Amino acid sequence: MANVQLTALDDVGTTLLEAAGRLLAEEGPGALTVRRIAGDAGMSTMNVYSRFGSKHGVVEQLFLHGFRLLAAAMADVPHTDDALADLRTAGSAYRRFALEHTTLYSVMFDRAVPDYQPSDSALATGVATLQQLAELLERAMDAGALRRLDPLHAAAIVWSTCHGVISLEVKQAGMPIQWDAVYADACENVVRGLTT
Amino acid sequence: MANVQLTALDDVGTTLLEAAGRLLAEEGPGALTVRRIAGDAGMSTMNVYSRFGSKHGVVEQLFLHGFRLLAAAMADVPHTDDALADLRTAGSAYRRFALEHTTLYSVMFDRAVPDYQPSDSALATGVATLQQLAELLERAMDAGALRRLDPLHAAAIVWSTCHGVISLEVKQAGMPIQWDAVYADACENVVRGLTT
DNA sequence: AGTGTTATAGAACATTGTTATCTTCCTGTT
DNA sequence: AACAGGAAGATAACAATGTTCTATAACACT
Repeated sequence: MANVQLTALDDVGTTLLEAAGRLLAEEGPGALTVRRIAGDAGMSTMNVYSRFGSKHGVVEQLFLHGFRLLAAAMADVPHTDDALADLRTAGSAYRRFALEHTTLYSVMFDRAVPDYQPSDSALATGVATLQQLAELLERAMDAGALRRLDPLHAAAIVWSTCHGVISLEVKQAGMPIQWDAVYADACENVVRGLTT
Repeated sequence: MANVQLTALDDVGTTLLEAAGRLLAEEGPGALTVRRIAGDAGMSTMNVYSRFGSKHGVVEQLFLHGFRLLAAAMADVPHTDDALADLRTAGSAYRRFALEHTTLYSVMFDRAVPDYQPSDSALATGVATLQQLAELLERAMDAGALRRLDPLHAAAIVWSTCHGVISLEVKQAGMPIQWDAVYADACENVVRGLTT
């Protein structure tokens, strides 16, 4: 458990992670077993333990990978003069990310893998993403587009709203709801709420 | 699997359900094993299968029980002349329910029990609760307090917002966020968004 | 009373995460 | 070149899980 090398992964490690990611995306968290990960990667289960210490170690790497992807998606949002438009673009990007990686998203936010709880450092990565959003909002405040508020507080409001719609959309599928429109309206409510 | 009697439960069934509920509430979904449920109830595992067909059957009963509790909490919200105040009261009641029954709440909305997916009829119960909220909103529209909208659509917006805050609050615990205030602001945003 | 059905307990089975054992191969020294 | 030492990995073993099987006990009905 101590000398598990997490930063620099060799081929074996990346192959395992790719297999785990594919498994999670295509068959869901239930298919994410150590034997299947190793089997799909063409090696024995021991590699999982030598590389990642445990199954949780693999899941944590997926968790972190998810936040890296999300951060990249948010970083891709352009910075124009219209801060509110940028905010809306970020909202769309967030939803696109969630719907393109639904199972990964639920690992990140809904604890979809039983008994896995992100470590403190992994949670810190999540906070960093929240702060990324907070900076976007602070810029909008500086530009006078949003009313002045604690940026982290505002970010929590925005994030919660976006997450709420997506979470229900994904999980309570089959409801007679137009989730596109719900998301758009919910985002609009937030923007309006943060302006006046 | 066929003749599983779910409507009228005998003493054995209720004892099992109580044990399962206690287990879920006090030790979380990870402790919810068939052996522990039966053991805590002082009987053998077979009773779980004769009464509920499977572990999922037990979880589904907890799921339904949760929605009954939630529906009762929502039904307790008084109907005054001030429809908006009623709506805010409902929002507080919803959050109180979620925080008082966090693990049950995550079974209902976050699939906290691995591989459990509510049946169609169980999902219908969830939709019924949503419709309960939709009626509250429609009354507010009739009273002129909210602008006219598809009530189910409006209910989805409200629900998503409330759920989003609670979901992040419960799961990403330890963040430097004042969730009380975030919830209040998010609710206020929704109310404002639905009025103008 | 006796018989057939049901209910229950306890053992057995497949699958999970994890650990231990044993083989294998590579590296470094004489 | 030959051999020891150690690291790596495959296989098997272990504990715990959901589920099923089996045998026994209890009950209902004629």
